[in-house]
Amino acid sequence: MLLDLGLDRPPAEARIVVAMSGGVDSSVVAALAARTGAEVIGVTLQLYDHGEAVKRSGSCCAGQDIYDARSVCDRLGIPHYVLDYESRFRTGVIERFADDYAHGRTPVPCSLCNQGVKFTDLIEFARELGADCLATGHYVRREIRNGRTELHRGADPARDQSYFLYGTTADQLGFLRFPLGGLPKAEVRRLAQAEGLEVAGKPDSQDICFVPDGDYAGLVKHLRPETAAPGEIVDLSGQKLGEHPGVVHFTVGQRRGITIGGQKEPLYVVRIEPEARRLVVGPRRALAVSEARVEQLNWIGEGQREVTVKVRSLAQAVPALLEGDRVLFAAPEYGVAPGQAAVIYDGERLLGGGWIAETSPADLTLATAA
RNA sequence: UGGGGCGUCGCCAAGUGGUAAGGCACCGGUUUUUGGUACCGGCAUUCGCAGGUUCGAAUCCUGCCGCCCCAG
Repeated sequence: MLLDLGLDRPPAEARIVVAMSGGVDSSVVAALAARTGAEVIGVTLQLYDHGEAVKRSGSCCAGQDIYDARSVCDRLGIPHYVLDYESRFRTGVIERFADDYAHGRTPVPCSLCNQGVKFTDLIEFARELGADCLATGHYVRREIRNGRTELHRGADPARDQSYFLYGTTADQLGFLRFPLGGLPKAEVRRLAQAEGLEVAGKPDSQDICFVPDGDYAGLVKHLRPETAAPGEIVDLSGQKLGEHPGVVHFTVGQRRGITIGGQKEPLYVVRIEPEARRLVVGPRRALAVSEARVEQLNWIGEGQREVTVKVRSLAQAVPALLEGDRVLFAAPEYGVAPGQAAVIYDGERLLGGGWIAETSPADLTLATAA
């Protein structure tokens, strides 16, 4: 497979920076870029350095993964830089992750990381290196249509990562390249093998990369002890049903962990009131939301108003009407959690998105709690 | 210490002679570069305890224990 990154210069004169996590995807990007004859520079961000996290398969950007990225670069005969971004990752991603829980929100750290550390700081670094572009292993497509640069979902629906990249600005998009966006994952692994990359069989990353052993609550508790303070669980009318071990363990729409039995139907977290350390729970129908207000909207579309919106990474994009900073769902949407991203599409094309700040219940007769 | 009612998995609850439904909770798995959701699977050899009747009892009988209500 021969890569065409659509650069202004012929490959032989171009300089390409590749963001390398140490995983299969970005390694393949580096290999494909190197084949074009361009000058390729691999860059890996060191984002954190927990003793345990780095041994986990599925982590990225620390310890073993940095070593893997370096090995790939050695094999490809390209230079490899490691940037120490631990400090800015801590303030830009981890601290905000903890803050969100402290405020009863449910964060999307992957989006924060992409927007900040990767697409702001790393792009700046690549530009300083005089690069023509920054290539990454994300499964999204950059398409030129009618002279416009658009961002589309990855061709492999099971791998599409556009949800986490909604914050990409037009300026960033001009500089970014996503060579894997049109490929299925299986093909990427085949390419890795064909290139003889030792990471070809490495497991996919998953979960929150900076959380050792998946215990995100443990990390948040450490940073924001108040999130581990016990409190009341109340129903929609304010009646106490039980107690919870700390708001950090819950998110809007969550069912498990409430530990209240004897009900006719399951209880879900409807609302989190961190200042009162209170959890408001109710039946599934109380989760129905008719609209959401978003903050810090990023927009790379035109004037589209009839759109589809994803309120969580694995959700279906559902029809909605865009009105300023409000998303009006065509049909009630369930489990819309403040802190998550509302990501806006026009078919396959990503138009932008924002953080969900607040939601309006679809069934007002249920929202009676004080 | 008169009368009435009840005691089935952590919770709610079916089952009144034929060999323990279901829901909630919990646990496990699947899915997944966020948290969740959803889906699939698991979860009482035993029915407050002890006897008895019966081929056979959670279901009938006796006693005891515990809880609730009414009346004193």
